[in-house]
Amino acid sequence: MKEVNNRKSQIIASSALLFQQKGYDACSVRDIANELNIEAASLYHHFKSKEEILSIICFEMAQKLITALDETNDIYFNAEQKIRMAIEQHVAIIANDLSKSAVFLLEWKRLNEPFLSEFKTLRNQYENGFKQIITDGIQEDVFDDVDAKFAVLSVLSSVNWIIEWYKPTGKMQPKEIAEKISDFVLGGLRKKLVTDSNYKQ
Amino acid sequence: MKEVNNRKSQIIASSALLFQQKGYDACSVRDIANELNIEAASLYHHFKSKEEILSIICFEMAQKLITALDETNDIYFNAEQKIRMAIEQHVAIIANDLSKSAVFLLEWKRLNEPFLSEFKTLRNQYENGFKQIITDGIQEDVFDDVDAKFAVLSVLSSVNWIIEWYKPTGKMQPKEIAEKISDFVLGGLRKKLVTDSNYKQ
DNA sequence: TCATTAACCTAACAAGTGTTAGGCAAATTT
DNA sequence: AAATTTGCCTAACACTTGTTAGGTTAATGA
Repeated sequence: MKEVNNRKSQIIASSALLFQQKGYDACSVRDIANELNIEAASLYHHFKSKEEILSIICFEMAQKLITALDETNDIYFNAEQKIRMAIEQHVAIIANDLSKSAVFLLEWKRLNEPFLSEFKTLRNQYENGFKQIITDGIQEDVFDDVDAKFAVLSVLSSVNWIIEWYKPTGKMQPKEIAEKISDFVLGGLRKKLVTDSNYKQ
Repeated sequence: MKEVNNRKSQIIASSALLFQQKGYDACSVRDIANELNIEAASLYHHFKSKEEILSIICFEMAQKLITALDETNDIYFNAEQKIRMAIEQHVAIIANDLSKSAVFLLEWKRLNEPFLSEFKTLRNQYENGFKQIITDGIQEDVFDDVDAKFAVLSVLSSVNWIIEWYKPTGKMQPKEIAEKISDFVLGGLRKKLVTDSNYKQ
């Protein structure tokens, strides 16, 4: 019933931007306050610590990704379709909020316990979901017999890397980016025929 | 003629380890000094700032990678061989010093000008070298007509990601890791025959 | 109208930051 | 034997850090 607390999300958005730009540790609560034209102490009316802001950003993004992956698993049955859809969703979520994504991907390490362990659990949950799709694909003989762990890491590192170069004003839109990445990684995943001219032994 | 300054490299090694563990900003010069059982001020006999230590680590790694890529380009002629060799070298260099590599890959953002621009230049140089190999491969019709920029980012993000999970004590050794990654990305790169059963138009 | 809540303020805190100045002792070089 | 270099020290600096206590003001709800 509780509607979106606007001031809170404003602070979180500004924090995410600054955490992305300067890094969590190099960004002071006074930096954040300054961005919002308030005093540093005023932030503590909304949050009980700087780390809480970081944790909210990290867990919010993690939750979004996990939810999207669950939905994908519910809708599609074919492993290739699942991978395509999962990548598309992942790219869309990241492209939708680059700052928060960058914080989620890079600054989560600054979390302390118990946040840290909890975050790692969610992260593993998501990675395992991805891995499962690939494992299924191999089982169904749709994918080549690649090392599933490797494949997941390659796929995820590729899609996550877009935070380093994606610009919303650029020519390439999320959907197109996702397609290109899918094409590329599916090339590495798909069952290859031995008659393929360049196929090595 | 100047031999390796041992104390200096000790300090750099300790710094790299701590920068990796805590992050550059969260790691104080007193943390570094403590690790070496000396006082913080003593570090300034060897370096003129904390940032100098960071820059040495970043540039040393960048230089190693660039040199290795140059050598690869000198030795091999075939695009596929080049990619395989480049990946192998890259993985070997990273695996050889995980701490410095992690700092090189993640903490370079904390550099200030003029270091920052200089670093970015080296980074682009390396990426372009990689990209050139792929472009050549496409031209020679060895590789599929993929987006070279995308391919490079996928390849490099995959190999760089190993700093997150590689353990020297683990079963998989650098050479094997490089092979697996090569197999995977070359699957995405190789020219595919249209007779390939799963090939989607 | 009164009470409550939301949003902010000033002032201060203890602790930690990178860095400098100047000095001392041992090892190395001349 | 003298001079220099190397490696470290103590002490201090000006500044920044996250956070707390306690108070004010305006909006909201009863």
